[in-house]
Amino acid sequence: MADADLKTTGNTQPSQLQAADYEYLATYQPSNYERPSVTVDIVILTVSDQDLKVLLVKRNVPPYQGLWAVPGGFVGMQESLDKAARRELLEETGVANVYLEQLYTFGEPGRDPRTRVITVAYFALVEASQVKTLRAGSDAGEVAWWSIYKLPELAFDHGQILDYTLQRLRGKLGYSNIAFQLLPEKFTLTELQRVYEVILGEKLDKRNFRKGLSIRELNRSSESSKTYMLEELPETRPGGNYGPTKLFRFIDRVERIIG
Amino acid sequence: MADADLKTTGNTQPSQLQAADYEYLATYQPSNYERPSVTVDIVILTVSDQDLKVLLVKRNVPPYQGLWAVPGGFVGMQESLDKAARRELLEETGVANVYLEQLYTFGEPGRDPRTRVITVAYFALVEASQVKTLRAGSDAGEVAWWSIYKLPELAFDHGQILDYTLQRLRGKLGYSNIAFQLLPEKFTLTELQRVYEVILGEKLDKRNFRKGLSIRELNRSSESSKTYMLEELPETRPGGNYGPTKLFRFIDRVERIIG
DNA sequence: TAAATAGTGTCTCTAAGACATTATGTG
DNA sequence: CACATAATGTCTTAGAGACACTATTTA
Repeated sequence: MADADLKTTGNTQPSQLQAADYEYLATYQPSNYERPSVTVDIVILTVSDQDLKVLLVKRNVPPYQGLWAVPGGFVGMQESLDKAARRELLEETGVANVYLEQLYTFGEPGRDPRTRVITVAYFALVEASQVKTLRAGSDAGEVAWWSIYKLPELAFDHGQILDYTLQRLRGKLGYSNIAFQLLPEKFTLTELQRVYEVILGEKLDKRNFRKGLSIRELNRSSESSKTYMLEELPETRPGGNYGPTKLFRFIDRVERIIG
Repeated sequence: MADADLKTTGNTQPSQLQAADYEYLATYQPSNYERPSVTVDIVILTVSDQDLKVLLVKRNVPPYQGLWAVPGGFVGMQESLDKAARRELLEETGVANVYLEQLYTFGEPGRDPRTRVITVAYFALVEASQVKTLRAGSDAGEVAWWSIYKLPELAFDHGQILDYTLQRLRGKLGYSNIAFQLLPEKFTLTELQRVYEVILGEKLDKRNFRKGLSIRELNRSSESSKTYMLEELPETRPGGNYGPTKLFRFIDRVERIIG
């Protein structure tokens, strides 16, 4: 299980099948009951231009032709859900090794007018500069980043999927380090604050925001027992119309390399 | 969407299909690609005997014959996921109108040795006294409540599903009123505290626990502006080996009647 | 020298956690 | 009268939020 949010402790798959199972399986034939189609849809988010953006594709085939949709595709018969999500993500954006989390499974009959389609929705957080190319799938025309606060008309129940994504993301901001998935390796505290602000949709107080961060400062006599979230770097970034700004690094980036 | 945790604000299904869509749909034939089976599994939890219990069924057919499993079943082609979950819940326990929440979707190839099965896991919180009869499905023998802390050997990846359920439940205890789903209409503060304790797996301090509750007390001069969580009732329950104890009621039980 | 942004500390209020005694009813 | 449980308040500490000025650079 590669999902970032799913940390199990004990109990995994039982060690072995039993003798009776092997006899049974040798003669098992899948029944011919009608089955739904299963897809994954990926809400790909990034922060750029001081806004929270989502990658959408414009449908060039019915249904909902001309409307925008979250990229997605069918789950292969030998492919895990996480793998399918990563494959779609790679196909659309060319990025791998980014934060990916299963969001929710949407399965109302009628959500796709063609046939029964159950979709397992994921969301991915990518750093804007990692995305090299945007490629449209076969049933899509344009691909573009849209502000999640100013969306076009969306196909299927994708509006609901985006609503829920934002809800989940806001919730996790408070008790996780998820924001770092949207930043490059080195960043300023102002950039970090911007990420929080565009996700929460509100301005934050600069001093209070910085108080909440636990920072290992440079030249601070090494009391290395404490566990810090951020590390001050010796480098600075030349300012634009003002002075140089300190750069920081997230200390524990393990969450980034998942799946 | 009937899920308790999914509150969407704006964006729903687009108002109407377009003319082109109707033309397309008139000629649409579902493809014959192989499809996975989709099931729902329901983790049914209750608190009794000062323990957190989960309803399990003993499999009397392969695979994993003789092991215990979370009840579940196939999703009907015209049935929403939530409906399928409620149907299974009703079949096993005879209860309806209880708290139900989608947990996670498990879809590793090989999690079911027969064929590809993707399962949408739900969890339900039921009050012990509501459950009248326990009925086993066709592929199950016994049905029983097990302590989630002392489980038998489990079939499929159901150990993982239970791990994740407990993780989610513990998380939600902190920021929601979910515990009330496990209690009858009227209860004592000690009973409420027991629910928290068996879910968290630790003893809590009685005075601190009660401080955290916002209670509308009897005979407290009506400052009705505030919004309370609990209401003190004029009734008391005769004590066992001790004095009578005050009864309380959860004020906003709307969450109970979902789906 | 005006405009833009970086960087920094204090005070107040609230929430969380540690902690012990008295009262009541039953056997 | 021994036992089991109900009910109740204070103190300390930590975190959240409100709030304003100085320094630096460029145009």
